[in-house]
Amino acid sequence: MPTQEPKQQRSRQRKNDVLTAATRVFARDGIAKAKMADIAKEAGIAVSSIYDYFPTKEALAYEIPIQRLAQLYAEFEDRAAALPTTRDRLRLFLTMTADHARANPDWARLLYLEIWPSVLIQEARVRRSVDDFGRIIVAMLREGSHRGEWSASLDPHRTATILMGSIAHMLITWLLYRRPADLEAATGPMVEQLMGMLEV
Amino acid sequence: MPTQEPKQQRSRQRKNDVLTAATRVFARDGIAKAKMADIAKEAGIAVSSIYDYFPTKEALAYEIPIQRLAQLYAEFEDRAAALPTTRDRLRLFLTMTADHARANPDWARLLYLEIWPSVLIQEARVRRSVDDFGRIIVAMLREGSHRGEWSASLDPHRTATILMGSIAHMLITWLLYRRPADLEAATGPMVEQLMGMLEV
DNA sequence: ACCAAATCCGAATAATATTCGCTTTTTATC
DNA sequence: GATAAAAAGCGAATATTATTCGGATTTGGT
Repeated sequence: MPTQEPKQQRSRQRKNDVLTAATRVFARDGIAKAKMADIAKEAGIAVSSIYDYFPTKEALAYEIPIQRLAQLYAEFEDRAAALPTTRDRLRLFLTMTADHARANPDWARLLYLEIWPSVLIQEARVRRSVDDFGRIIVAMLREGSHRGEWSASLDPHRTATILMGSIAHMLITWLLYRRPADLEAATGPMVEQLMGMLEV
Repeated sequence: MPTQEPKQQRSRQRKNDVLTAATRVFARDGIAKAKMADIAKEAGIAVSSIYDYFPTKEALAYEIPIQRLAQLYAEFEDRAAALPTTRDRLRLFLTMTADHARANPDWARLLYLEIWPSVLIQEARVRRSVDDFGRIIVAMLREGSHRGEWSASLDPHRTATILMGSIAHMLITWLLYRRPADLEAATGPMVEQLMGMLEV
């Protein structure tokens, strides 16, 4: 039985243990192939105990990106507040997205290779997390047009598709093939080339 | 037991029936959730007969994009031969990719939402099919630089990432949300905006 | 028409997610 | 600090499905 609010201290800890173990196992084997038994072993608890926290294997998998994406968005809001132009904020968002994936490759594998593409998922919360990504970019594109930082004739949805798709594809390629070998070094030029598209 | 070459006439037909049924079921339920029983029923044969043609459920799933991608590439080569500039050929490739997905949404769901992102897959043939997509674009970008159709300083891999990622993301959004509502109408402007990036 | 190979199928088998019922631990209350 | 209710934990069923097996049926070549 999944609980809404953890009642015991122990619970919060265990739930986290399970999420950590699950991230590793899912990233290694993929959601479909991953075995609950492996996750339980890695978390050091009984298989059936996992079901005290998550109703199904999928729900467990989907919980993972939700938390970190929220954390990424929050951190972005924090750092963006100090930046003067929309252009700077947009640049920051794209860069942070790439850095976040590089720093958490297991999590990124799960998100970009398994969950993001198939948001078929009914799970409204995952869907929301992912959609927020687009909303944040579209909002910045509109703001920049409005402030005259780039042409007002730029279609924000189309442009957002290009920005998100390009970054996501770069990350997918890196996750699958580790190319470019130095993702950190490659992110800057990629972002610059994309920002170049916004010139008036 | 999967056969290399179909020995009986009936076999080819049945194999096709299975692939057609599987495409529908996989697109509807996703590979992981799809049941072999559903595919068998839809194809009008016994479950165990599927295994006479495909060794596993995954192998069956992966066979689907391989065939049509090959067909797409072949058709592109045909039509590209008549075009004078690399720019035209590149434009054609991107447009054909989008049109092909629009015309075969079940197939596209399978490819873009399930298979493409997780080419983790050992299946060398699927991987090759998908990688070819990138190779074709990179080759054209190089050719265009060489012919002076756009700046030689453009990094072909980075630019290919942008082109592929943008188109793929547009298709994913369409497959998931049917937005843009009129994909055919949206493809032209998207391709033009991307081609605009290639200006010297 | 007949034989060997290919195809086909129903009935096991096996792997795993999920559920169940009971035990142990925690927390709140006195 | 003793105790009872609630929460958390677990091993052993259960259920669902992919996959395998053995033998019956059909096909294609002669």
